[in-house]
Amino acid sequence: MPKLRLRPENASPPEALASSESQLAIQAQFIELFVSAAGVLGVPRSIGEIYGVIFAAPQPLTFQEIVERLALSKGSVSQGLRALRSLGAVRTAYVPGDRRDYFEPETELRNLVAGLLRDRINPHLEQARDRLGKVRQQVSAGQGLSATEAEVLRSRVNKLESWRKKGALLLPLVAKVLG
Amino acid sequence: MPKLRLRPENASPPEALASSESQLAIQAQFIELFVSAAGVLGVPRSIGEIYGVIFAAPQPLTFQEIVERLALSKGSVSQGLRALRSLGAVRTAYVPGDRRDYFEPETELRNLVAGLLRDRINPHLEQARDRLGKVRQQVSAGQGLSATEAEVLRSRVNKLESWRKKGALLLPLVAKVLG
DNA sequence: AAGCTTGTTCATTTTTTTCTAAACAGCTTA
DNA sequence: TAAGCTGTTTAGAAAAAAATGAACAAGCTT
Repeated sequence: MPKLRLRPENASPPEALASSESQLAIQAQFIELFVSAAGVLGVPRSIGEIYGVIFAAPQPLTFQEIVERLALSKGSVSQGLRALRSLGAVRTAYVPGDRRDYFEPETELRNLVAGLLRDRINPHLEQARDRLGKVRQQVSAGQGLSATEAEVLRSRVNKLESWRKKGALLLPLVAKVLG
Repeated sequence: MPKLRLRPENASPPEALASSESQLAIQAQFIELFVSAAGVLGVPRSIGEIYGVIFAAPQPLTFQEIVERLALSKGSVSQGLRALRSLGAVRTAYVPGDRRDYFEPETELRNLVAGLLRDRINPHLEQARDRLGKVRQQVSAGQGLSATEAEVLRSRVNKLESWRKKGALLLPLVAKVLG
């Protein structure tokens, strides 16, 4: 016997502003764009979908609306939103008298890129700096290499160091151009 | 009965310059660095290993040497080297009188980045431009949206367009700074 | 307190990506 | 031509990543 439901399927839920066909088509286009971007950035497809559907919405969306429009599980949407908030790519909007979270997109490229740099690039750059120091040590201490081999290895370490410096130089420049 | 071998395992192969312990340790450090970079870039770990072992070698390496030092299958090494060559991250070096391929690293950051932009970023940027045009069309033609909704959507499309422009502006700048 | 609603967590399943191993193709030399 | 290298291709195995769904927590409302 099916469980009693206080709000059966055929009743209108509060927010169900029936999206027009053209709005759905537009939404789908936006989503495609961000799914493709997610591919480039190496983040899960669902995260691209979630950002896309929020970006494509004229008003902030609730959690439930995102789940329904994308046909994703609550779990995926919850995780995806957490990642997007940590990147600063979506914010929650407060709606008085409503307990639910509403989500709206960060649309400033500068801020989006800053989030990516902070969360994904910088940690690796720092780790690289430490490792590089270790390699340099080992190369200088290295026994059992001919003089010319040692010379090549030293120059390789120097190359890496110069990459790192250029990278460190580049990041602020990127931020500036996008600002 | 084992197949007859003209060059049994216990005979020295031509190139087997026994690597010293310290050289192995240095190699391992370099490889770690590039494996970590592979993670950031979203390429397979094995590709990071292969570039790393080539970068760490004072002389160009043969296919077989790469397979042995990394304990990867021939198939993985073959695929990895193909990807790296297509990016312009490794080159083949010619050794007179030797039929085998020798591989050496591209060490100019500028060229490495150029390869990444060419193979991974540019195609997506072009695709994005086309899709963006499509979205813009749909938004202008869009029926069934309130005036304010249509306005928000138009401004979102404009945002995307401005991102694309900034991106297109940025790429040459990156190339210049790294050069 | 009991029962809703809203959203999170996490063990499991599903899907995708990566790796391997074996067959094979093209050369080269015997 | 046969036999040996060198490397490529690809079907399938293995591993990794992502998505699901069910249990759970926290806060309302009655």
